Amino acid sequence: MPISQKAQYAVRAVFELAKRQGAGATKIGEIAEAQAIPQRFLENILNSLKGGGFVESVRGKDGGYLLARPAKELTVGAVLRFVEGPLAPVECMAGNKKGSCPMYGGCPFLSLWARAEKALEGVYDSTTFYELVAQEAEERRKPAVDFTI
Amino acid sequence: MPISQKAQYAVRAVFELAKRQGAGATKIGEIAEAQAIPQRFLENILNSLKGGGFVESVRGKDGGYLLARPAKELTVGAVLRFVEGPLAPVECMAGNKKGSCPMYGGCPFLSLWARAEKALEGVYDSTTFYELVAQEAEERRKPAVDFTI
DNA sequence: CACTGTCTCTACCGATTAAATCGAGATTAA
DNA sequence: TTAATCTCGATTTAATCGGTAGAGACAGTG
Repeated sequence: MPISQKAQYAVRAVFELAKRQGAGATKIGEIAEAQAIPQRFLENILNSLKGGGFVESVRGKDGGYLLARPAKELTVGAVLRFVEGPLAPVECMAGNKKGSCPMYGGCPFLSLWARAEKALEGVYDSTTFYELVAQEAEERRKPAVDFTI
Repeated sequence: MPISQKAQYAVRAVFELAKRQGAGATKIGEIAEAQAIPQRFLENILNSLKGGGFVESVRGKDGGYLLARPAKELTVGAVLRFVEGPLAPVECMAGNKKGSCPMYGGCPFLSLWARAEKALEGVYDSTTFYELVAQEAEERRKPAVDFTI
């Protein structure tokens, strides 16, 4: 049920680029190190993100990656959807394979899944990378909050 | 990212038992047929649910399964958690493997994941099987709503 | 008791997916 | 030309998912 490692790497990479926006291209290696992502794997991910219009690349020496859009216009939801597909909590809600469910037509859970999806979307689509960067800068000023129970 | 098939089978099975609560034990075969679940697989699931205290079993002839508690006290969230583990959107939030994350201590996404988890919990923990059964009965009276886009 | 229908338990299997790696190539700056 | 960098597809490896199998335990019936 959780978000895949790959998707987390993707958002972390975009986050890192957001932090460095305006400072020229960032090499894959730097992103990999800063965010603790296997470099070879990150190559694939960034390349795919480029196809999605999230990042741009510069080749050759002094090359690297840049955010393709202002961080204020980039939501976590958009990135997650791009790498993971719909934010649907169950397969049968995922558009492409509707009708695959034997319960289709009278599924008593449909509206529940729909509510869950809306709840998730509400969180992810309302969070921009700009906010995340700002929030991190803020938290660096103050003592970290411990979320342990 | 979606909820596993197994977990969906589990909630469907519990739902079926909720519908039949008060009518004696229901055989695995009947549940399997009513909810379109592979019977052999359902055996495992129900047995596991028994261990979790969600259902009770009666062996021998005229045996079967019963809901262990009133449907009003059984939430979808409780069942999902039992079969799938924590409702956490990412591994590193899942209690058991905290500290496995290389970002631990200063992860800029922690509060985001926490909000996502809360949102999901809000939906799943507030929905009881009693409501689902009632809702289905209601919808059977009226024409089905088509969620297709 | 023997029989039958039911749940119980543990192991197993095949396919798919996730995560990561690799290698050879293309591009650019110096 | 050389070195640094992205590009792209293929490959590997390991885990997980969905499902199956079979022997056994238990309870009621005649």
